[in-house]
Amino acid sequence: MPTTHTEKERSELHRRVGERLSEDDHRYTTSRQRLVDALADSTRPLTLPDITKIAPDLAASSVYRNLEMLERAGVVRRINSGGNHAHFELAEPLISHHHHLVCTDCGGITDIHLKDELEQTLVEALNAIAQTHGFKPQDHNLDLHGACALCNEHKPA
Amino acid sequence: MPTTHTEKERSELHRRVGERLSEDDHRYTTSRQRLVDALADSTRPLTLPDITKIAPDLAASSVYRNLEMLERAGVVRRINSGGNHAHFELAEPLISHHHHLVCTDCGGITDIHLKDELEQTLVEALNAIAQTHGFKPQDHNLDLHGACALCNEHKPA
DNA sequence: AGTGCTTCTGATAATGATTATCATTCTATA
DNA sequence: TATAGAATGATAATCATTATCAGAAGCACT
Repeated sequence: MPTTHTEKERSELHRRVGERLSEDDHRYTTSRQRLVDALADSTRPLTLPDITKIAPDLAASSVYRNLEMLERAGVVRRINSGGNHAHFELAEPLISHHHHLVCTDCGGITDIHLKDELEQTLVEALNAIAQTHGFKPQDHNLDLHGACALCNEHKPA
Repeated sequence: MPTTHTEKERSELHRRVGERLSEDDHRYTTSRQRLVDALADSTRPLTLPDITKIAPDLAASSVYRNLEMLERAGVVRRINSGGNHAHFELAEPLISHHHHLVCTDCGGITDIHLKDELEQTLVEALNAIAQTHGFKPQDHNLDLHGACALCNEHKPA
């Protein structure tokens, strides 16, 4: 469980999510907790098939419905970086800010972190640009596209 | 025609694309030239409906097929950042490197540019990170998500 | 300007991830 | 423990994108 390590952190996570949901009159059911656990247990964003593999008894339709609800509640972030399936991860206030290595071959995603100083410079620059466009910034998204180590091996050409 | 301004630049663009396609035994047909023109005429990435509006006589199936072929040829870049439709723009060697403002409300995309110095710092940092993962970097992708000026007006809440 | 060969095109059907529907089951609270 | 609001799972519907296929160009060579 890389993103949230200790048991204390995990239950704190659930407490926060539960609180958030109850504000919208949503219940933090076992299915939803398991969904959040699956996302928290992973170092990388998961697809629907990933989730089904982890929790085969959860109905796909329910998983999609719950992911959508959790996204609206600001608990989950959806990532559409190509591939057949969308990827899902816990949203920013719940996990640390990071970026992604996206494999253009297999569609896999790996989390990466920028140095704080660079990150901050970047955010300031983006906000300045946004302002000149009358654009109200929410968050940003930085992907490095390329070939992951595994795909490099398979296709040494 | 913002991205490629003068007639000279435009014909140079077509020359380059045509050359690229002939390397793969593909013809640079009128339909394909019109596709490239549509993309070059726009300041922002276009969706299939956008293209259909510009050139209503091009069959959707052909447009998709040609966009896919042009993408494989390195002429077009596909962007999957949300919204129902994928967005398409000319690929990097043909237009200047830039990033995007993505409206989470209407799905619209606007091109933005980072200062050269910051851009370079960013690229170096990303390459360094990639190396530690055995990841072979190709290009990167930076989006600022938020609400565009138009959507801010419509929803002043 | 005709033949053969390959590539393009457009219409249409197929695919497949995601969403909507709906009847049923659960849960919190009275 | 009755009830009203939510949640679930099975299923069907949606809809952007892809695949298919028959006919139309385009090119090379004669």
